[in-house]
Amino acid sequence: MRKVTIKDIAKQLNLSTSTVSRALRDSHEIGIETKRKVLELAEQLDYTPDPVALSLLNSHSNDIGVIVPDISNPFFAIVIAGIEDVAFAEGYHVVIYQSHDDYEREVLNVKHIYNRRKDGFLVAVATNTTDFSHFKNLHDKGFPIVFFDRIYEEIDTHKVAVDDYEGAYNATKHLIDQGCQRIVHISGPPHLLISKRRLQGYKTALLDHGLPHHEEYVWSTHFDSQQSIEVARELLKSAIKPDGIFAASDNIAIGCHAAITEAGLTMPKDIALIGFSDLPMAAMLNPPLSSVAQPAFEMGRSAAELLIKLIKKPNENTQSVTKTLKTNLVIRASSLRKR
Amino acid sequence: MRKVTIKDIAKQLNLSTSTVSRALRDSHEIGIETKRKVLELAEQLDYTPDPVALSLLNSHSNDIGVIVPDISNPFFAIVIAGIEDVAFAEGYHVVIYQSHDDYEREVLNVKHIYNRRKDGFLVAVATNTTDFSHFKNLHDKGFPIVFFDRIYEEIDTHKVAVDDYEGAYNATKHLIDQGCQRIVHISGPPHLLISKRRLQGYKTALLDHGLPHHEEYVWSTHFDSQQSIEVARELLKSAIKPDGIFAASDNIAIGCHAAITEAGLTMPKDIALIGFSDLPMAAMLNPPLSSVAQPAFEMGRSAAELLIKLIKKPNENTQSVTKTLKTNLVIRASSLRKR
DNA sequence: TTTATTTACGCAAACGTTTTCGGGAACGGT
DNA sequence: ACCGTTCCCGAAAACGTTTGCGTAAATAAA
Repeated sequence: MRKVTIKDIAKQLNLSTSTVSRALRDSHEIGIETKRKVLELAEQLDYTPDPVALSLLNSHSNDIGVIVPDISNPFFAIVIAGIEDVAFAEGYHVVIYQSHDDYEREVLNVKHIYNRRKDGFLVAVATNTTDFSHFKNLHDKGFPIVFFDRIYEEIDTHKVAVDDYEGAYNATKHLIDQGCQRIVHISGPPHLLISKRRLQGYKTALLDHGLPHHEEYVWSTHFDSQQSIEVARELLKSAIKPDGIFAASDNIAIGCHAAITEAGLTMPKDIALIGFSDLPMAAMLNPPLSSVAQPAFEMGRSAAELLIKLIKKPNENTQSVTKTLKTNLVIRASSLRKR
Repeated sequence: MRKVTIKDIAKQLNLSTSTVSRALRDSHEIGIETKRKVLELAEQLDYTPDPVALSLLNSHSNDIGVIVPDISNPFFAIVIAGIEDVAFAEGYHVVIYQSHDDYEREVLNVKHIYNRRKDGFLVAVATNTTDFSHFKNLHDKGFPIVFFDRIYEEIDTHKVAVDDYEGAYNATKHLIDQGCQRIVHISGPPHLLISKRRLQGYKTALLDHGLPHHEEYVWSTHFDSQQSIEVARELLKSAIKPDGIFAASDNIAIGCHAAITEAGLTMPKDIALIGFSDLPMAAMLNPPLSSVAQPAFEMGRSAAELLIKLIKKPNENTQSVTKTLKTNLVIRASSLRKR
């Protein structure tokens, strides 16, 4: 049972494929009666144009790609939901790629996207990517790319991120307001731009409020709770004895949360804890986790809108825009000492 | 800067495209010297065959699809990781589709998969799908399909699931062993096969151990923590006063966990709680959550292996197999009263 | 009636490959 | 010198679609 093609319709109606094609696209140079017959038969045979043939012909696919490190990270899952929201409405299908934070996989993903004639892609770059030529080459050819969250600044295209600096500043200030004196920051991978900016917000907040900044107060781990619980255990065993922790992500915060509980300490009395992103999970913890909320869904929407604009009119508005979204401090029991 | 094609190579070498094509595939009917020149130039020009053209020609794409309700559910994210693991090794690329538990979206996804000439797909069906003809039609055409987790029994193809009945039985028995008398089951959407089987395991365990089964002890909700926290609040306000809860998923259990804490009750003393799946999150809660572990990664691997077998040799082994994976009871503080 | 214009359709090329068929040249055997 | 192989390679069709161009018939303008 093969798929029905335009040829089948042509044959049955004693027409040429060109006529059928034109009739289906409602061309003015086709007789009204012929059109009717074609449309009718197409309907009856449940004809749908072959997207692969169209791809070959037009060099596009109506697919857009999105590369994220890991879909199991709820933050990215929500961003993708936002992307799908606008892409779907615009008639695009979004194809999800995981880099698993691995450079090689990311390169493979980019090649797949290009070879399969996707119309463009959105990407949050992998942790260990240091060579960006796979992006640069495509961008130089005019291929539409939008960076989000984990952005790379050196390529002149649209970017969407949150104000990491401000979010981190506010989180740290909040901890200071709660009377914390020894505030530790557990950062993500150090070379990531978002890590740097959050670290900077943390440092500046300390200095602005007359607290000293010790290098030993800055720890670092990956963005997942499995690994961060180990780091948190180390931290609690160390001589630092923090009374406040600002974690660079909710997953890291969740690891801290577990380690603190495990150590028999209580939040917020012994340690005030705050995370970053405000994942749905945060409110479910015991005690509920404070966090810097990121508009993840909105980030996805914005990024997709920019990409689609880039695809549809590549020539106008050649100015690339960098959209910075605002964060929102959500205070819950894990950090709230005073009222 | 167009992509380099076989024609470009042919032109530069004064050869026909057929010769170049054959040279690249190392055909024996091409002169050794010609081969060398072609390979060399192809290397130099960084030639890669166009997958779209190949798709059109061969009616396949080396892509396999996977349809899940929601990638933000860590269970599915892990299954997908398992799928990618074997698919990648076999040279397939996996394209992820989300149905968002919506029938219409699922139908659209299936169409996309078929139209784009994917080689086959794996699917965990959407909650509100009651009409399965979009699967049936394709299966009748010989299109490779494998069901996993949320399977549909009426179609004669490979299926991979866990022993839900046994897992539920063991969880319930464990609660009974801990001295629980009023054990409530919070089920997923009732018409889902996995919901039915888990419910059945729960019931049978009660009866086998001389506990009465009350219909009012069975509650139901969606498979996400947002909605289940509401249900759990209702439950705790009701007259039932459960001393044990078996939740049909970890997400549901997490909702219960939050609601129980919120109500000022403690686990496992007031209520012993156990979930299903043993998501990474379970161990991070306070107190840590007991759960029936599912081999999610292995489920993905098995399903992918079966699908690829189906794709590569559609004719041999026409017997469809149903693979049932074993669960594993993981007991943590949320349910452990005795030692 | 002749000429110009419109109407309605078909032919063929193009997108990038693979593959069937065929054929010229060189070579071996008689 | 002739025939049968073997070795290399090219022409063309096929996958499904769109579109520029050509053209016959019908209609309008002269």
